[in-house]
Amino acid sequence: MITIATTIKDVAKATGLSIATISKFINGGNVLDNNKVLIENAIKELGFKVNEIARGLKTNKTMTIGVLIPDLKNIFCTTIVSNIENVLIQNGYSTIICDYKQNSELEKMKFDFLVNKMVDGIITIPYDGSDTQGIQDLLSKNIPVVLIDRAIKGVSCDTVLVDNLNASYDSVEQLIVKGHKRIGIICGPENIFTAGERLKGYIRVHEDYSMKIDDSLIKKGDYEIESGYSLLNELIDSINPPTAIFVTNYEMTLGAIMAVNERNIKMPDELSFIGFDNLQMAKIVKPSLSIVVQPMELIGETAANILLRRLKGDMSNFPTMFRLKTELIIRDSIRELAV
Amino acid sequence: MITIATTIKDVAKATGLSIATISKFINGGNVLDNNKVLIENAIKELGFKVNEIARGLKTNKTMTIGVLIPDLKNIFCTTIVSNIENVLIQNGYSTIICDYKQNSELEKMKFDFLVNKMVDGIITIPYDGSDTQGIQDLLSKNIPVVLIDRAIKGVSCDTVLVDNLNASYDSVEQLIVKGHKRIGIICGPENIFTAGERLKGYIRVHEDYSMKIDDSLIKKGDYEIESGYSLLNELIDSINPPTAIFVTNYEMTLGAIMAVNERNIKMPDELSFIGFDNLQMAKIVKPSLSIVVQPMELIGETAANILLRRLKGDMSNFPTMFRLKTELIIRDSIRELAV
DNA sequence: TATATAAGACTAAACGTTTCGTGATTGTAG
DNA sequence: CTACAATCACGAAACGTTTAGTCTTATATA
Repeated sequence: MITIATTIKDVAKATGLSIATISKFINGGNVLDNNKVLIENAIKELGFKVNEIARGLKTNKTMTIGVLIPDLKNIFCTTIVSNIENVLIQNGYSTIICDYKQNSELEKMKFDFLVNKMVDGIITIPYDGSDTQGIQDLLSKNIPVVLIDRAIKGVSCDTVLVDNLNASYDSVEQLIVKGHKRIGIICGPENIFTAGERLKGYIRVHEDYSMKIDDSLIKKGDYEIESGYSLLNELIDSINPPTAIFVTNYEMTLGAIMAVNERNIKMPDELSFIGFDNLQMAKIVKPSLSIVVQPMELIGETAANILLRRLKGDMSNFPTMFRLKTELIIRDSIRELAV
Repeated sequence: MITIATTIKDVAKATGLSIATISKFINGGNVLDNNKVLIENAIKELGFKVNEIARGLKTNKTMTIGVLIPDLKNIFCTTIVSNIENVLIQNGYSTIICDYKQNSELEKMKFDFLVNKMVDGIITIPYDGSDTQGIQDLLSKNIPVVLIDRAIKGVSCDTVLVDNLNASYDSVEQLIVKGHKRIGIICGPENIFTAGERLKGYIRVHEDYSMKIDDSLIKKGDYEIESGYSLLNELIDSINPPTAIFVTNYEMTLGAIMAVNERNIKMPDELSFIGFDNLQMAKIVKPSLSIVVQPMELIGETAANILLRRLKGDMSNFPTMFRLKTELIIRDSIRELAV
C-alpha cells in the first residue's frame, strides 16, 4: 500500500499552470478567474492538501503553540487548556499539550522539547519559576511566552493570574465576620507563587482585624490530596484546634474532606470550611461546600488572546499582567458563631 | 532582534567537515573519533539543534501522535491521555492533543486537522463511530489508528476498551445479591458504544436471575452532569421508585449525587447507590460511594504500546482488541435488604 | 609491493513549499 | 498607434535536512 501524497506539483501538472501560481492561489493571491476554477477543481479531484511541514520549513512558522502545564490530571489545568485551545484553533493554530508532572526537571525537558518542535509560542503554568533561562531565551528570539497562574520574578513576560491575595483575604474575612477566632489554613509549598500570595492574604486579614497569628494554625502542604488529608488531621489533633479552616487548592480540599468524613466531623457545627477551585465537587459534598472559584474560562481565553496579539507582532504594553478576580461562593459549610 | 538559527551547515563550516558527515553523526552513524569530538564541540559551541521541520520534510515522519478525545475537562479522558503521553514521549514521540467537545462535526474537523498536521498516528476516543471514513483512509495509507473506550462497527482497527458488560453485570448483581428487587439504571445515550454495553449487562443479569425488567427503571441520559441530576429525580419521583441505583459514568454520578444531597435522601438507608469512574470523588461523598473503577493507566499504556508496535511496522494480530477488566469497589453506599 | 577491502567523507539531489525577480499579456491614456 | 502601467504567470532559488552513490584513504592480504 503506497501513499501517493498529492503535491502542489501535481496540481500544477493537472492544470497546466506553474507551481508558483498554485501556491499563490492557495495563499489567497490573485489569479485569473478561469484559472481559479481550474485549480479549485484539480485540488478537489486530486484531494490535494498543503503539506504543513514543507510550508513550515519555508515560512519558519509551524502554526503550533506549545502548552505546558503541571499535570494533565488536574481539572484546573485542563479546563484552562481547553479554553486556550478553543481560541487558538479558531485562529488557525494547533496546540501541543505537555505536562511535567509537578517535576522541575521534567518541566525543563518538556519546555526544550516544545522549543525543539519549533512552536510559534508557548503558554505555560510554570512550576516554581526556577527555569527562567528557557523563557528568556525564547523571548529574546521574539517567540512569545505567556505565563499563567504564577508570575516569575525577574522575567518580563505577559502573565495571566488571579488575585490570590484578596481571594484568600476575602475568604478568611468571611470566617472572621462569622465570629471565628481560630482559623486554620492549609497552604501550598513555599516555592509556589500562588501559595505565597494566598498565605499573605491570610496574614493580612489577621493584621487588619488585629488578630494574633498562631503559627500552629498555618500548615504547609504540597498541593496534593495526601497532604490535605494529613494536615487537616494535624490541625484537628492539635492542642488548640481551629473552629474554621481554609484550604487553598482543589486537591488538598479533596484530601481534607476525606479526613473530615473519616473522622465524622460535623460540618459546619464542629468545623467551618472553605475550599478551593472545583464547583462540582463543592456541590456533592454534604453539606455543600463554600468555595473560592477561579475564572478558568477567562484565564484561558485571556492567555490565548494576549499570545495571539504577540504573534501578530503587537508588542504594545509588553509585558502585561492580567489580574483576574476570583469569586467566593458561600454555601452551607460555614457556621456563624455566637459572639 | 534577529534569530540566528544555527544549522547543520554552520556546524559543517565550523568543523571543516561536510554536511553529510554532520548529518550522519547526528543520526548515530560512524565518524572518526577525532571528528566526533570536533562535531560535538561545535554543536555545543553553536548551540545547534536539529530542525525537526526540515527533518520531517525529508523523512516523512513528524514523530508526532495525534490524540483526539471527547473532552479535555473530563478527568477520565485526561488521565488516559496523561498515560499515553508518558509512554510516547519515552519513545521520542510528541503528542498533539485535541478535544471535540462531544460534537460529531467538531470531531471530524479535528481529525482532519490532525491528519493535516501529518501526525504519524492517531489515538482517539471516538464519539459515536459515525465517522469511519477518516479512519479508514488513514489506515489504508498505513498510518496507524488506535481506538479507545469505544469500538466502531465495521472498522478494522486496534481497540482498547474495558469489559463494560460485565462491569455493569457485576455491579447490578451485587445489588441483587444484597436483596434489591427494583434497581434503577441511568445509562448513557444509545449511540454511544459503552452505554449500549453497560445497559446490556444490566439486562443480562436480570435475565440470569429471572427478574422482570421494568422499563420505567431504565433512564437514558447524555453522560453529562445535568442528566444525572434530573434522571435521579425522575426515578425517585416515579410511582414505584427503585431501592437501588446504578449510574454508568462519572459526570452523571456527580449529578445524581447532587440530587441525592438536595433531596436529603439518606444513603444507603433510603437508597443504595453504585457510581462510576472517579475514585477520589467516591471518597469525599458521604457515605463513601461504591463505584466501578476503570484501569485508566493501563488503558493509556496499552493504547500507546500497540500504536508504537504498529509504527514500527509490526502488524501482527491486526486488528487486536484489548478488553481490560474493571474493578468494583464496594463501600458504604449499599444497604443489605432483609429478604 | 601490489591488490582487495573496508571505513569514512563527500557531492549532489531530493523532500514540498514560498517568494523574488522577471516576462508576458492586457488595458488605458495620450 | 505608441507608451506605459497594471495584472497575472513563470522560472529558479531557497528553507534545513537525509541519503544514494562516489571518491579517498587506510588497512589487511597475498
